[in-house]
Amino acid sequence: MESENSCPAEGLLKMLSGKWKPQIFRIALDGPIRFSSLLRQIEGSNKQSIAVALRELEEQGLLDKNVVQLKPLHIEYSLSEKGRSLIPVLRQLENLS
Amino acid sequence: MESENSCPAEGLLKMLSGKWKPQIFRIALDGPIRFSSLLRQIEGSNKQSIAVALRELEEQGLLDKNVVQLKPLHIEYSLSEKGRSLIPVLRQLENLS
DNA sequence: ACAATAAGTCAGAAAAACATGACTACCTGA
DNA sequence: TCAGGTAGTCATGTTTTTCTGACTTATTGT
Repeated sequence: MESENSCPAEGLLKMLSGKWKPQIFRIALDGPIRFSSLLRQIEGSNKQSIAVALRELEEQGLLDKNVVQLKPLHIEYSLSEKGRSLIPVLRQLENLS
Repeated sequence: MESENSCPAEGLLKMLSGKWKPQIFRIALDGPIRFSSLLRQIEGSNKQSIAVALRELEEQGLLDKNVVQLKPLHIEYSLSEKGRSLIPVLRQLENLS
């Protein structure tokens, strides 16, 4: 046992904690994202960290992972319902402070 | 230079990042808080971390620090205006997921 | 005067997060 | 068949965060 989470927002804050998750989430707002293109567009990042971040974002249910059966046959991550539900919260965060 | 913050919510997420800040913030919602009582009520915490968290929360302008010139003469931290402005955002976070 | 409480600081150790480079496995175009 | 892209994993090393215990300064209760 690790939790007994007395703070309800804590888990949700953790969803986007970490060095790259906020940026990844942000890019995902504009449409489905892919491992290798994230790696290229997020400079300073690295395979391992992006892989872990994507895995965790998926585990937390913010992103949906799915294999695209097309030409190059690749994997796409896109905002889940839960992920989209975070958008207004983040918008609110932006307009304050 | 370290920033070039391309993600607008990122800085604000960082305000409450760290192992103890969410809990401290939460306790502060119920009224002014003090170093030593936090130490007692947040189990698993330690002096150093609480001290650092309080300092940072104050630097970020979420908490106001002030010396109370009363009987035991102590220091109190209470939610600042900016701190209070975060409340609705956190409430929104709670009701989703 | 003495012990306790309050609010810390500091150095060092331990743990967690992050980065690097090598490697896999599969598919595709030339 | 061979090079290159895509999507990773793995072991290892570095960096950042967090924890521990010793120490400090000022105030208070007895």
